[in-house]
Amino acid sequence: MFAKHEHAHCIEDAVKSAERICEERNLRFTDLRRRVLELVWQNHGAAKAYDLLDQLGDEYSAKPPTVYRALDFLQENGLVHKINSLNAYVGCQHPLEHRDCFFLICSDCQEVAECCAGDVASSIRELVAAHHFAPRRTTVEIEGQCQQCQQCQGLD
Amino acid sequence: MFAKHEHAHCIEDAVKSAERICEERNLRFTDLRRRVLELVWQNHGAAKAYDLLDQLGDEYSAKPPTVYRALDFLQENGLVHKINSLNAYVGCQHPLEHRDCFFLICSDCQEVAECCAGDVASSIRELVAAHHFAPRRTTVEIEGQCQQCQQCQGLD
DNA sequence: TGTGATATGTAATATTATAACAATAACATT
DNA sequence: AATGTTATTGTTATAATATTACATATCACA
Repeated sequence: MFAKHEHAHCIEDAVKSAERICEERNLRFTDLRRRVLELVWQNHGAAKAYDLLDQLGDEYSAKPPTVYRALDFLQENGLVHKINSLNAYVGCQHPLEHRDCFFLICSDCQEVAECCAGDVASSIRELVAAHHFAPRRTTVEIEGQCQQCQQCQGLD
Repeated sequence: MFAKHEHAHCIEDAVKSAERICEERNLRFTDLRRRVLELVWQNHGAAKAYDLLDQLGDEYSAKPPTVYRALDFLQENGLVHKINSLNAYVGCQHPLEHRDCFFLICSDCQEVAECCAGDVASSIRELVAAHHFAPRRTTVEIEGQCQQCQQCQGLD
C-alpha cells in the first residue's frame, strides 16, 4: 500500500487553504462544506458519497442532496476530485493549480495518489489539438497496484 | 458534432471481427452477446445500459443482469469500452489491439471518438514507472467540444 | 445419455445520484 | 431595522446505475 501517515495535518492544511481560496473568491465556506471537506480528507482512500453521509451522522440533517451539493461545491472550486472509476471523491493536493491532475489508484489498498505530470499533460494537449477538440475536463485514472502492495504480494 | 454516417457497415464489421476473435479464443459469441454488441454500435454516441435493455425489448427476456453480463463479456474481451464519466458503453474500434485507447467526448453532440496516441501512452508509461506502479487499466477521457460543434456554436 | 461448465432467466435489492419545492440564512440597500 | 434578493440547506420522493443470489437451460464432450 501507499505509505499511510497520521494526517490530521493534511486535513488542517486542506481546510486552511480552502478557507483562503473561498475568501479570495468571495465564496461561502460554510460549516457543512468544511465538514464534508474534512471527512473527504479523513478517509485514506477515496471517499464514497454515502459513507460521507453516514459519517456526517446527526450533526447535520444529512440526506443525499446535502452531501452531493457540498461535493459539487468542492469540485467546482477545485478542492476535491471525483474519481469516476470508483464513484468516489478525494481531496485535491494543490487546489490553487487544480489542473492536469492524474490518479494512480491501487486496487489492493484503495489509496489514490495524485500526480501532475507535465509530459502527460502536454502529450494530451497535442492529441487534442490534432483533433481540433476543445477540452473542458480531462480525466486520467490509472488502476493497478502500488509499490508497497507489489512487495506484500498477498501477504495481507 | 462529429461526422455522422450510415454505419450499418461499422456494425457489420464489428460483429464479424467479434466472431473471429471469439472463435480464435474459444469463446461463445451467443445471440444475446451479438445483439448487445450490435446495439452498442447502433447508437451514435455511447450507449447506456438501460437504453440497451429497452432496445432489447421482448426479443430476450431482458432484465438488468442480462445486459450487464453481456457488457461484461464484451468488455473483458476488448469488444467494448466503458466510458466511466458517462456510465455508458462504446464499441471498440480495433478490438485486436484493445490497449492505450483514449476518448474525446463531445458534451454537445454526445459522440465519442476513440484515439490511440503513442505519445500519450508512452508519457503515461513513464509516469507509472516513476512511481513504481503496476498499471492494470488506464482510463483517459477528455470531455469538451468537438470541431463540428465548435463551428455550430449554438446554431442547433 | 449423463456430467460438469457456461450461459441465461428471474426476483429482489444495493448503490449512486437528482428533481422539485419549502424553509432558512446571509447580504445589500434603503 | 425593514426589505428585497440570492445563496444555502432541509425534506420528500424518485431516478439511474449496478449487483446478488439462486433457479433453469444450454453446450461440450466423455
